[in-house]
Amino acid sequence: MTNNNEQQPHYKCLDEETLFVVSQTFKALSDPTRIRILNLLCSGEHSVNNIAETLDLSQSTISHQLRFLKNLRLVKFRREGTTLYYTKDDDHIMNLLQQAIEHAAH
Amino acid sequence: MTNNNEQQPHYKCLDEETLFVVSQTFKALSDPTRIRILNLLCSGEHSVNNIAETLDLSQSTISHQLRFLKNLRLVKFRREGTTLYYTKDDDHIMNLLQQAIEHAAH
DNA sequence: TTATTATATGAACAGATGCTCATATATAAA
DNA sequence: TTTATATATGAGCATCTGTTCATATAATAA
Repeated sequence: MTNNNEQQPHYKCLDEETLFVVSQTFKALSDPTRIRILNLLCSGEHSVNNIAETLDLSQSTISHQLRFLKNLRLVKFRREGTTLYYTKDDDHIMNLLQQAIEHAAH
Repeated sequence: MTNNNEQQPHYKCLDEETLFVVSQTFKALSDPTRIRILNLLCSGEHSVNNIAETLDLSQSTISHQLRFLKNLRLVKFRREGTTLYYTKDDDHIMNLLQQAIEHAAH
């Protein structure tokens, strides 16, 4: 499983845009509230109020953070009446998050 | 390679410590300067001044950020006279970074 | 010792961040 | 229309963050 071969690829300078996208992506994953939201959305779709109740946080806080995550296209939603059901929208980034969670849990 | 099967595992609440470690880890990867430093260190060991010159940043800025990264055990160093050579110290997190970089570069 | 080179560190400051509060908007029901 | 429910949004504020500047420390050479 583990590869201990030393690989030292040549240094490749990161262009401005890549740097921006990568830093923004990790910034999204660097806040406990957003991590909890994304982790919850890994179990399926949830309404805003459902997320707020499950995580014991205010509706406003959740709504603000969902906007943040939606702008980065990490989540999306569908409407049903007045209720918005949010789901994850980037399996690759969600996979990074789960990797980090498993890594942190030793 | 890609698995499109819908997997909706049961929601597992994250404990305080895991949440802290994960958020701190991603915070380390959320700053352009730290990303550039870590990406450079993927190509092997570099002295503080070498990093500063390569990335066109001040010695103080690099030193501050290296301390940050060292506290999180993402980098380590060896001494040779007055020169400190820094290298990466967490292949798993470095792998996450490279995944994100490749993902961002489409 | 003194001088030089390499790195670390603390203070200060501007800018970013995340929460709360109050309020606005949107959909649906009565 | 009015009312109720669900969500979004802007302002304000306390805290955090990343850089710069000046200076301190450490190892080495003269």
